[in-house]
Amino acid sequence: MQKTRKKYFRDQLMAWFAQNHRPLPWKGEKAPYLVWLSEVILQQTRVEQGLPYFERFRQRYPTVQQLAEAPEDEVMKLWEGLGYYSRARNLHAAARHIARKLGGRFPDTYEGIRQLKGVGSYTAAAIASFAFGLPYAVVDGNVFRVLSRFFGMETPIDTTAGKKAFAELAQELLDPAQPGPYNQAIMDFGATQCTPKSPGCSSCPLHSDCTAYREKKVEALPVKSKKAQKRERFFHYLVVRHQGKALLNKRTEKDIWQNLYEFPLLELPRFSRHEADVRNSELWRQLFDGQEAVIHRISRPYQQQLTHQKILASFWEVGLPAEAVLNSGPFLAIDQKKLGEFAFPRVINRYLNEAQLTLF
DNA sequence: AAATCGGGGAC
DNA sequence: GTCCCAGATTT
Repeated sequence: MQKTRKKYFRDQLMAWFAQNHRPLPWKGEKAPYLVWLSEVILQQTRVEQGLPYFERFRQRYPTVQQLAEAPEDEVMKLWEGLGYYSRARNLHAAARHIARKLGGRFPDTYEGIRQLKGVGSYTAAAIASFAFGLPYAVVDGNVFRVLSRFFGMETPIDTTAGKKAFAELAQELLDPAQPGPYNQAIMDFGATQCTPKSPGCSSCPLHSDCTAYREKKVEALPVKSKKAQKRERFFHYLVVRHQGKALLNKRTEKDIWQNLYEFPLLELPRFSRHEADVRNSELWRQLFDGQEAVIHRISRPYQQQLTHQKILASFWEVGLPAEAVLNSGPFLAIDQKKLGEFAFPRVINRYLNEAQLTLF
């Protein structure tokens, strides 16, 4: 590849950036903690979706020390609804590591930053360049798209070889004199000009030398080799309320929604609305053990799409005679009024919002 | 190398 | 419905 083409790409990109950058709260931010916070929130997350969460976290935890001191349930509650909850767990763990083991000093080298839980090559490069001005090129979804198109690279981006090739090219293109602005530029360009669907090629200042544009392959790039498979799961939640209390379970297994809360869950191989399927379960026996429990209502089915799973959930509202003694077993019996303090998956919050008027 | 981890918005 | 987003971690 000729040097001139790379120089052309870099120069045109920076010229575009001078006219088009999006003003965002973390732009030009130099405090490593806030750069880190914004980057973790934005992993696999659109700017518009992450922005309110960034403001919330920045307000609640202005410093890494304050984040480190927060209870984990509180951090999870603040993250509620954003998805990929391991990000919140890792963010919190890393904050405690910085506060306790690093004396509150944020690491200031790429390798040091990369060691933090939840920080991979992208996030380490972003923090290194934005907060410390270090010459590391970011490679995110935008960069894959922009480079694959402009340079006509058909290597699948979801392979080891593909990731390596794009990372090397990105690093060669980086302007070492201004790594931060360059990284901002290529991501802004990908997000607003060189978009996945119907990109603005006609008004693009780089189209005259863009391989994909010349060969009419823009919509076909980047190439991905794998496609996600989905499995269906059928959740039957027992909404048990008794004497002002409700039962909750904390999800601790290696599964979706780790460290979020839910009602006692009966997962079945298929979706059921038959009382017998629920009454004959081990969970039912464990909870009520021969007592006269009444199923007051079965909610409508609630569906939730995840990347690799489709969840179908129903909520079985169960009551006991006033004098009955509830055997909570491994579950938490919490005040119904405090339900709002716990972090739930979206599918449960959707149910709670609809049932709220009649139930809680 | 492949699988898995959410939720939402654009189409 | 499909795609994909300022990706990382586990197996």
